[in-house]
Amino acid sequence: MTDQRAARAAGRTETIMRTALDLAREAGYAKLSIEAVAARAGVSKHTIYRRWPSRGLLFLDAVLSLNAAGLDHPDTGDIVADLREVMTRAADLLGRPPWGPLYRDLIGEAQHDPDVADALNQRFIQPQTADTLARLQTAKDQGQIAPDFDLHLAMEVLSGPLYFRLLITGEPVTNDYIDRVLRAAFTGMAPRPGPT
Amino acid sequence: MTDQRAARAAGRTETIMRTALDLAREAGYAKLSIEAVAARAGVSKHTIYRRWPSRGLLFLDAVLSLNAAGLDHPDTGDIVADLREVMTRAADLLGRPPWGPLYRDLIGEAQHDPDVADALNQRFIQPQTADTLARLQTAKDQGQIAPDFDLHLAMEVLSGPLYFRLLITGEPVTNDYIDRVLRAAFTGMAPRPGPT
DNA sequence: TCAATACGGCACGTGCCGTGCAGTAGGGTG
DNA sequence: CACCCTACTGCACGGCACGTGCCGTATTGA
Repeated sequence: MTDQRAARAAGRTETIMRTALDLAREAGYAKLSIEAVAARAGVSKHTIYRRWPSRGLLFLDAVLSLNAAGLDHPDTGDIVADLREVMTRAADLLGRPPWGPLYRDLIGEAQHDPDVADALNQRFIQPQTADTLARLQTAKDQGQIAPDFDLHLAMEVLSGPLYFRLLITGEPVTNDYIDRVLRAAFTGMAPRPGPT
Repeated sequence: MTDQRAARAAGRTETIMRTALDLAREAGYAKLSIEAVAARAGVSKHTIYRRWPSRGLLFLDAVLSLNAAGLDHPDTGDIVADLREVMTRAADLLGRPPWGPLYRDLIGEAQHDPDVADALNQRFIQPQTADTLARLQTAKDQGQIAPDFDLHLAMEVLSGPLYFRLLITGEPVTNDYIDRVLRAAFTGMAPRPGPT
């Protein structure tokens, strides 16, 4: 059996990623170096370079390994409640210490490394988007969303403000803020002349 | 006159920033080094370090110097048209080559350098936000926006999707997309049972 | 004439990069 | 059992950029 070999290799891979996360949490991604990871993990640099072509992709793997739990959308029949649930979980996980700063660093790295950007998209953003779209489609079928509304746009209108706070202004993404974004996205900002 | 000295210094500062922009456009921000800027600008490293404490803040100054033209909001009386105008100009300037990639890099750098993040906020985001808020307030006074709508949230709902595309998915921010974001922000995604 | 200021040129020690090479430990195979 | 093979450690290397220090110089203003 070559399973033994594979198991050892997987164990080392795991160790390296966890060490990278530890170091990044302690000193920040800017201070994260392959040499430091190798030293602390008790591993040769070759062993890291054999698995990852760059610091950025190692870091990507390490951060995405946190998402094992996943951020799937529930379906209680109430689209607003379900969206709030997922947005709250996402904000708690990715918007706060200890993982918030690392997720920010990861997106920052994606801005100058196309490989990281592509991998982040394919392995996290797109699956997450697909799940959101599926839940939105169900809601639209049930008449909770205007029939002519582009659901991809809906996803962007909901996510955009959260990322704006996370990446640009640094303001915290609170539960209250999520509620207000949801209300704004559903009712719009135009004056409501109708009866109601 | 010490004006002579000041003029010479200002000239060098200008030269250094333009050289940094040139290098960043050619090889990307990742390849931008103080040494390279110094060499091409025909300047000693000291001369750069005397002006900027880090590569990130030099790059910030360089990129923000492009915005001399400004992105002020017009006021034609039609808030949607005016927002579209500014959003289009912003997308053209910051969302496309040659400056789009550099603006992305700048925001990326802000994710791991708090100094850059703070300076970007204070010197670009906040003034831009204030201008947007002023224009939105006028519109609200004229009844074009619901009286109870939080204008700061409005700004985030409008900007968020554009930044989401710029930084996360990399999809282009087209004029059509801006139109659709505006429509979504104003009318909302809830079904419209009303008359109309 | 003389001090002050800003600069260029040069060099230094440090840290990390990515790679190469030799030696080794462990399972897998005849 | 002896052999091979793969993955690994350890060490070393050249290269690059960092941030700083020192020295000589040119321009400015007292």
